Amino acid sequence: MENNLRHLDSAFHALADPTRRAVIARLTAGAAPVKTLAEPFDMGLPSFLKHLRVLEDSGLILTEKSGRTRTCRLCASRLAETERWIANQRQLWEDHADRLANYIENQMSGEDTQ
Amino acid sequence: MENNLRHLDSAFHALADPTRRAVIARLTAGAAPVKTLAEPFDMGLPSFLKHLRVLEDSGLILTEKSGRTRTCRLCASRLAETERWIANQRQLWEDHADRLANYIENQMSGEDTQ
DNA sequence: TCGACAATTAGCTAAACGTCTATTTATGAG
DNA sequence: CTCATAAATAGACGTTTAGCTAATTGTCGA
Repeated sequence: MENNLRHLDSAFHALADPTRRAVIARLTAGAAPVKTLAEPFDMGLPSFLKHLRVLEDSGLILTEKSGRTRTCRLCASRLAETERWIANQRQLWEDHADRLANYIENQMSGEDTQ
Repeated sequence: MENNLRHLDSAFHALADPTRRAVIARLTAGAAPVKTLAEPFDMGLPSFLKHLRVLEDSGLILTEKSGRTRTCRLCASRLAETERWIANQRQLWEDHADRLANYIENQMSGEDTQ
């Protein structure tokens, strides 16, 4: 198991911004250069670059510079890792809810026979 | 479909902190009062209460005050909603990757017959 | 070579965040 | 009634964030 704590901190932080989530959503349709990604947003390029940096630091995207353009692509494995943390908590919660339901059911049938 | 944007903003932001994730993890084992939840953390109660407030504002937990104790419990549906956003992006990305693979395969078999 | 263009850096500001201490409110128990 | 306890509020303080403008770097194409 990796040192997930830092990963999760930065991944969740990266996802907590609508601009950055929109970039993720755009990248599901394939890699794109910075300028194309920045186009839809009413924001200066330096500001947008900071968002990209946050995404890259979180590992949710990978970028590669070729010539004067930088191409960005999604890193599905980091996305999956983040999803898995939530899924895991939900599973734990469901297990608990199941045990609780069983316990209550047993208590009630016990009362019937008392 | 609800107004998910604000939800996602605040849910992801809430999850981007190790203390708050630890609270979520603890609550998968069942509801608990504030004092019990705060116990493991090396932090003043007012600071901890701010974390709880962030979690509650995000909808990831629900709280209810009875007498002088406030009981906190997980809200699995909001957790699920957040997970679903990530799962959805991953799905879109996989669909794209599949189409791309098919395209490449078709191109290559086309070249064979040329 | 020179100009246009993609990206980057530097540095400023306002707001939000996470922590603290001190104080206050509300309630349960003796 | 009074006191201990659970929670909450107020407010200060340093750090990080998200945006901006201005200036710079590096590369492509005519």
